Parts: sequence; C-alpha cells; structure tokens
Amino acid sequence: MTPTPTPPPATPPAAPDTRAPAAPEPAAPGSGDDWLRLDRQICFSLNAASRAFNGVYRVILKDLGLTYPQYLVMLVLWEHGALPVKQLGAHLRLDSGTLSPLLKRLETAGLVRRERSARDERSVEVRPTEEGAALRERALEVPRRIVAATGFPLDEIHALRARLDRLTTALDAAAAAEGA
Amino acid sequence: MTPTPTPPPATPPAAPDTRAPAAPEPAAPGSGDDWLRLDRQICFSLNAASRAFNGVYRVILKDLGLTYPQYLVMLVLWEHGALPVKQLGAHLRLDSGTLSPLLKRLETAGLVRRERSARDERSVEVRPTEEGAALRERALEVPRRIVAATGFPLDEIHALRARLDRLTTALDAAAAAEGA
DNA sequence: AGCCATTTAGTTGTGCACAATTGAGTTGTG
DNA sequence: CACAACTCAATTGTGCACAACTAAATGGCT
Repeated sequence: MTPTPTPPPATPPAAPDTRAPAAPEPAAPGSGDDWLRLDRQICFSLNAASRAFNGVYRVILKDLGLTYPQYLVMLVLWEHGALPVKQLGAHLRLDSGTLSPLLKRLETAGLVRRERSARDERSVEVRPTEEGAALRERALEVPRRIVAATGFPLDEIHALRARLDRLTTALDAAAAAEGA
Repeated sequence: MTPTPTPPPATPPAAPDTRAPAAPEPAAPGSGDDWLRLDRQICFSLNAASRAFNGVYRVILKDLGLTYPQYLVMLVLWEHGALPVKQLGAHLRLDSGTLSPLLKRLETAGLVRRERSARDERSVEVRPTEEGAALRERALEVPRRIVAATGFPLDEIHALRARLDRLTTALDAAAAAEGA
C-alpha cells in the first residue's frame, strides 16, 4: 500500500465508534459483545503498528536494497560477525523455513556468504561479505530516521519496548500452554 | 569465534545533540553503534510481539477454522453486517490485493457471500452467511482467552493500545512524508 | 452525446511466517 | 562397532502483505 496520502478516511484506529445498528445481532450489554469489540481494537492495534513500522522501514531501506527482515538479519551479522543459521534464528526467533530463502537472496545480492562448517557438516555459517560489511556504514543513518519517524522520546520508546517484551514472554508461554 | 563486532566505525556525521541514549549496553556514547543496537532492539520487539500475538491467535482460532486475518475480517463483518470490500479494507488498513484472495477463501469455507452491488457494479458487497453469523457465538470465548494469555490487566491493555495507535499514526505520516 | 479522470475489484509477482517433512550429519548407549 | 535418537538446514505447501497493473463501471465535463 502506498503511503496513504489521504489521512485515515472513515475509521481512525482509536475510534470507538458508536454502535452500528446494522449488526444482525442486537447486543446484550455486558455480554461477549463488548469483548469482541475490545478484541478487535487490541489485536488490530498491534497488527497495524507492526505493519506501519514495516512500511517506514520499507521506505527508508529501499536505498540500501534491503527488506525489513533482511535488515534485521544484517544487524545481527554486523553485531556478531558470523553465525550458523541456527544461532541467527535464535536471535531473531525465526526458523530455517524463513531464513533459508532469505539468506539465499542475501547471498545472491552479494551481501553474505554461506558455507558448511568444517567442524559440523550439518551447520551452515553465515558471514557478511566485504560488500555486506560496507553496507553497515550506510545503515548508520537508519535508526535515527526511524526514531524521528515515531516522534517518541527515547525514554518512552524504551518503556514501550519493555512492555512489548513482557507481552511477548507472556504470550509465548501462553501459546505453549494452549498448545499442550 | 571472536564475537567482537567489527571495529568501531567513523563517528556519525551529525550528532543530534539530544540527550545521550540511556541504552542498557555500554558502548562508545554517541556512536552509530548504539543506534544500530537500539534499533535492533526496538524494531525486533514490536515484530516479535506481533508474531507472538499471532501465534496465540493461531492456536485459539484453530478450533474455529480461522486464521488471524480472517478472524479480523469476521469481527468487522459481525459488527457491521455487510460491507463493500473497500470499506472492509478501510477498517483493517488492507487493500484488495490482500482481501480478494482472503475473502475467496472465506467464501469457499461458506462463511461469507460476495455479490456485486446493484447500485454500483464496481463494488462487491461482503456479508456473513448463516454459518458465518453462527460462528460468532463460538468466537465469544476468544477475547477473554487472549486477554488472559497476555497476563495484563485491562487498563494496561488500553494504555498499550493507545500508545500503539499513536505510534501508528505518527509512522503513517512519516512514511507518507518520506515517500514524497 | 462523447470523452476522460476516478473509483473499485481483481490479478500477478515478490517476499515473509510458519507447520510439516526430508535427509544428511552427529552423538549417546549398549 | 552398531544403531537409535537427536540436530541442523533445506524444502514444500499454505496463507498474508504489498506494489504494480488490468479491466470494468461511474460521474463530471464540455
């Protein structure tokens, strides 16, 4: 979706609009209805924020020729130098089903190199190439532009991050429990 | 072996002169290093939270035979009864490229019906079928289970939602500005 | 009326997320 | 040593997000 030049037309995300009478079921007050509406707002908010973030990164990273997940991978590689796919996935909470094709594209782009570990033929070491390492210089501009785009002061960003991490931990545990 | 990051880069061109980032990692203050690390933390946190949320919904919605985006669509339809694709997309910030195949799958599953509007042959009205409307009863359980999974009290959920909506608004505006 | 910009869904192509499976490689145990 | 259990990466298949494009319908305009 192109950055919508039109401001949120009919429905700003925070609009707890008055009940639409078009619904087939009239709501019993205090029933699950309220919960459904709340649920729509909550899960939608997180989803929308994630996609909005993605959109900003998409625009900013276009110059570097990276997608947002590719940028995340490069950030980890810049920080750690070289890692087996497994370790990379642990850092990013991604599995080989996502990483294998992504890394193949990064290799085609000449940014990383993949080679079987000599010590353990099962594992594949991923390391940035010269070009991949050089790209880091150009990436230094990115974070400040992102932070500026949020319009949030740094301490609030940190607070939000802490909340989200707490949320993630709780949700992961809950998903595991539900799955069992 | 040496997890040592690549040697310290050149100093960033323009120091934003804001207060020093109180990042948990002690690194050369003001260097781009801090920012890259911070960026990794921030964007990763939101991304991870979104995917964790998705994971919990996936588990809970499996009984209903819905995916998370399909559930979002049904929530809107349960609330509004019937909508053209365009309106649906406005509510969810999704375009036809995403909605068309998704709605086709919902139609195949017998949950919605699509028909060209008589008044405007361009638009397609989407409305829940009997079966789709009936599914709502079984969905009433979902939100409570989600909220329970977060472990967050309701007021904190609302506060988080407000922050995320503010973030989304700012990011959308910034993406539009960058794109221009 | 005829023309034309706009609106609306749909289609195509690329890339990501994730479950399930495969197959090569490694390790523990008898 | 033999062999079962495990680990790791890759592959397959489904579904979503989004950009770019197509095609049809609409409405404004002269």
